[in-house]
Formats: sequence, structure tokens, C-alpha cells
Amino acid sequence: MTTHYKPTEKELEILQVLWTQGPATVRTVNDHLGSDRDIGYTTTLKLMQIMFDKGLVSRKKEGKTHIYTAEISEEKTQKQLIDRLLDTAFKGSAMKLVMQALGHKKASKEELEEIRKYIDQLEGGMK
Amino acid sequence: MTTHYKPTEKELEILQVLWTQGPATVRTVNDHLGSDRDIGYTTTLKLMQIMFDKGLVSRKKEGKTHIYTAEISEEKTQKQLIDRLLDTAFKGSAMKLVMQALGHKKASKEELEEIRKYIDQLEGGMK
DNA sequence: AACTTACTACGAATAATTTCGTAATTAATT
DNA sequence: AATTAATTACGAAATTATTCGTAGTAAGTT
Repeated sequence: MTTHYKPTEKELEILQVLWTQGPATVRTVNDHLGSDRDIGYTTTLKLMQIMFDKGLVSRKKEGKTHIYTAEISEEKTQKQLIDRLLDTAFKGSAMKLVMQALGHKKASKEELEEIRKYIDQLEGGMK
Repeated sequence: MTTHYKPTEKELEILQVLWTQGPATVRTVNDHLGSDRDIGYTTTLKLMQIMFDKGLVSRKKEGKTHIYTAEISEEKTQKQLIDRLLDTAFKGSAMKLVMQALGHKKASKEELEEIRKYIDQLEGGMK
């Protein structure tokens, strides 16, 4: 648990697939990878084997293939990445990050509403 | 302009120093680096020379030393990093990112207020 | 059981990033 | 002008990440 391991870029892409697709084979992951560049099957295989060694994924044998499952949660990983981004580029100011994220990507009115509600909620539990 | 170059982690740390300190020498940057681990002077020098070649920083000679200046803006860089993070880990949902950032790092009441105001403003220019 | 197919294991090439040592240069000081 | 101190230039080692080829293996098919 609580591994402070920092996934590489490619590892993140693979986790992304596992998070959205659920447990999957190397073949499946490879098919969903690299919208731009085609990536060799054995490359993906190797990466996933490395991730297995690191404990980022688990696997169980099913017939002749392995079914891989993400072993770190999407949320926890996102949190880690945000923390890292805050440190490296935002001098620790979560607010600056939020403002930038809000400003540049356009969120819909509904989304903004939801965020506002969330802020209310945070402030509520604050006094 | 609009270089899409993606700074490495260490390059970001150096830019960070230049952004906060303003134009500075290698010595100054090196002194402000690595709160945890000490990093060799020539390492920092080399990195900044590379950054110069890439156009990430400019420099002018002052006596025997060089004064380096960041050539990419903090904001533009932050935006790029957020975009990247959104792609790699948040499936493009800015809202999810914002919520995570708000939830995990605690913002002060004042900061939350400011964000709220910002949302108002965004919604205002939206209809 | 031989044949085909898709998979795994593993080593190693390539690439990108970070590190530092050594030599040359420059400027100031004795 | 010789010495010292701090700097730059540069090559290359060390590290980390990504890539793929080849050989072996397991399962299903003829």
C-alpha cells in the first residue's frame, strides 16, 4: 500500500487503459494504446512485466495469457500527480493550479456549478 | 514563439528559480536548487547550457559570468503542464482535476473565496 | 503427434535525462 | 606577471525509460 512510486509516462498510459477497461490482457492494452504512434506488442508486454515487478499491476493466468489488473487506484495516482505538479511548477499553490485549470480548459456551466457547490461544502466544514 | 517544448523535471526546477528570483547566475540557481539533495555545480551549469541551446533561457555576459533569464513564461508553461496532466491522467476532465486539487490540498477560506469569484466571472462571460 | 498461432520471458539496443570530472578561460589579487 | 579563485566548455559516465528481436512455451487444430 501507499507506494510512493511515480509511474512513468508510458506506465500511466497503460494504467489509464486498465482503469477504463478494467482487467485486461496485454493484447487489449496494446490495442488501446498509442492513438498517434503504433507501439510494438512486445514493448507493451515488457512494460507490463516491469509494472508487475514493481507492483503497479497484478496478474492472473487465464489459459495461456495473463489478465492484468491495476493495483494502484486512479484517485490516489491523480492525487500524487497533482502534488508533484504543485511542487514542480506551482510553488505549492493549489489555487493557482485551479485557476489555471479553470481558465484554460473550458468547463461547462454545469461543471462550474458543481465546483461552486463543492467549494460551498468545503467552506461549510471549515468554520 | 509558442514553442511546444516540454521541459524536463530538472529544467522545470531551474525555471522555477529563474521565475521567482528573476535573472540569475548559475551559482545562484545552484544554491537555490535541491532542498533535499545537493547537486553539483557543473551539473547545474550543464543543464543551463543545454537549456540555452534549446532556447528555454537566454543569457548575457556580465564580467566573467553569465546571467540567465527564463525565456518561456511561467503561465504558458503551467498551462502546458496542466494540459499534459489532463491528457495523461484525467481523461481530459478539467473538473476532476480541480476537484482533486481542491480536495487534497487545503486552500484557505480566502483562497476559496477568490476561486468562487473567478467562477462567477467565468459564468458571467458565458451566457 | 506434427503444425500453427498467439503468447511469455528475457536480453539487449536505443534514447533521453542527469550527473560530474577535467581542462581551458577569465578576472581579480598579490 | 605569477598566483589564486571562480567560471565556462565539453566529453563522457551513470541512470532511467522505451523499444524491439529472438527464442521458448502452451493451447488449439488438423
